[in-house]
Amino acid sequence: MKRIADSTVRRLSLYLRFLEEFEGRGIATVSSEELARRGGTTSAQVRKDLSFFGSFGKRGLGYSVPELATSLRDILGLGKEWRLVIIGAGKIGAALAQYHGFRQRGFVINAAYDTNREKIGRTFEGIEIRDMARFEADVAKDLPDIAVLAVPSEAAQPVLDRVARAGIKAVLNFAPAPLHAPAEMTVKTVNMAMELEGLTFALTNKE
Amino acid sequence: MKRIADSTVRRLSLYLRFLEEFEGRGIATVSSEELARRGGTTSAQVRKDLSFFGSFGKRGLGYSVPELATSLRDILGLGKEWRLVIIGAGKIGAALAQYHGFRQRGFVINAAYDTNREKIGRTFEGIEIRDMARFEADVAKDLPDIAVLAVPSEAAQPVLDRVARAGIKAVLNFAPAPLHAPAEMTVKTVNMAMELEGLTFALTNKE
DNA sequence: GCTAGTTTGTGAATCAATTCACAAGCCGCA
DNA sequence: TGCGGCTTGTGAATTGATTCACAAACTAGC
Repeated sequence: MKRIADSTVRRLSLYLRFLEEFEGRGIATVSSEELARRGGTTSAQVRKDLSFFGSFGKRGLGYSVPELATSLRDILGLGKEWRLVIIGAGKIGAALAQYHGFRQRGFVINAAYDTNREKIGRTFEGIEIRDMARFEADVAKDLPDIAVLAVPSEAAQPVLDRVARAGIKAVLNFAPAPLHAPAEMTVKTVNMAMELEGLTFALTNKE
Repeated sequence: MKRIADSTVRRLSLYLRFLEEFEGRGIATVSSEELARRGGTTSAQVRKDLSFFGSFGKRGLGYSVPELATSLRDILGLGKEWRLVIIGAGKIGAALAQYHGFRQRGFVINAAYDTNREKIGRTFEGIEIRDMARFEADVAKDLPDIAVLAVPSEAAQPVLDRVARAGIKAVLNFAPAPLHAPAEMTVKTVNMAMELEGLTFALTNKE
């Protein structure tokens, strides 16, 4: 398959959210213009984004909301339930474990892992904090799809290596460090400090 | 000033992190090649990024670590202490309030706001949860620089409008909704669902 | 002070993403 | 069935970001 830009995939995810809202309100069709208005982009962009995957609309009419939603869910791989594990049960790990947004979008959290004896055995709303020593054995059994890294910066790379060796192919990283991963893995990093510095840059350099 | 790409600013923020590590280890100079290796980019990219702001290196030698760090802090506006307010004291708001990474990088959290009577008056590690009704009056007094939005999706736009009217010029948004802001404002959205869907897309469509 | 060895800074070239612009197709209506 | 009004899908044009490639400038060693 032709390589699809990251920015395209992000927009598809956004369009899907709007379509789900329209579905809820019983709206039957939508134009690229309307999706663009919501998403802060242009109608040409919307059509181009979709065109990488096929042809989903009817000329003169627009897109069927339920059909396009189904197609997008399909493209984004949201047809199945994805299993997550959270590594690191600190502040961020705890917040993620208790965040309901994941469950709502079809992501199931298998377990959280930590090395701190104080934390092991406790639960976050039903999610068990397990000893990181069990990690490899658990992965072999539970086959999680995605690992969420919420460990300190300096631990991030060694943990990533361990995650890679265990055979997990996707990682969402919250440590403020760029990670080196094998090619068959996909890593996305969420870095709040970087976003904040983007804001201070804007505040400092505006006009 | 010439418009600087977002991606450039993000990389500068990254370079600064490496420089701070080098400073800690007492390393005096660094080449664009070394920064590139760390940041997962190319030396030409590093030099181009810096060239938008001036000329910081010495040919044949590289960059002075403390000098470049100072310049980058300057460019990114990190010379001063920035004041944040958190709006929404739910799971995410709570995690952000207790996250020490902010303080470590010179961001001070003034207060958190919520509308829920149960929460108002409680504190997160010294950060007071105040009644959202006080928001405008507090902003006029405390002059926060940045608002962090951790409210439900459907509340995000009305809250943003209120933040804008109160005169705050920068927003870090954690609600999974694209927001419409006036031009003088800068808004950055962190959307975990979108990142996760980027991962499921990759898992579904790889090779 | 000269030479060999580095590494920067930057135009030019390439690669990638977005926007333009319009033919093609569909609907509704008479 | 034919016409008017829309809206899609997509090559072409444009805009933007990254990479190339090399002259200029510095250090170190002798």
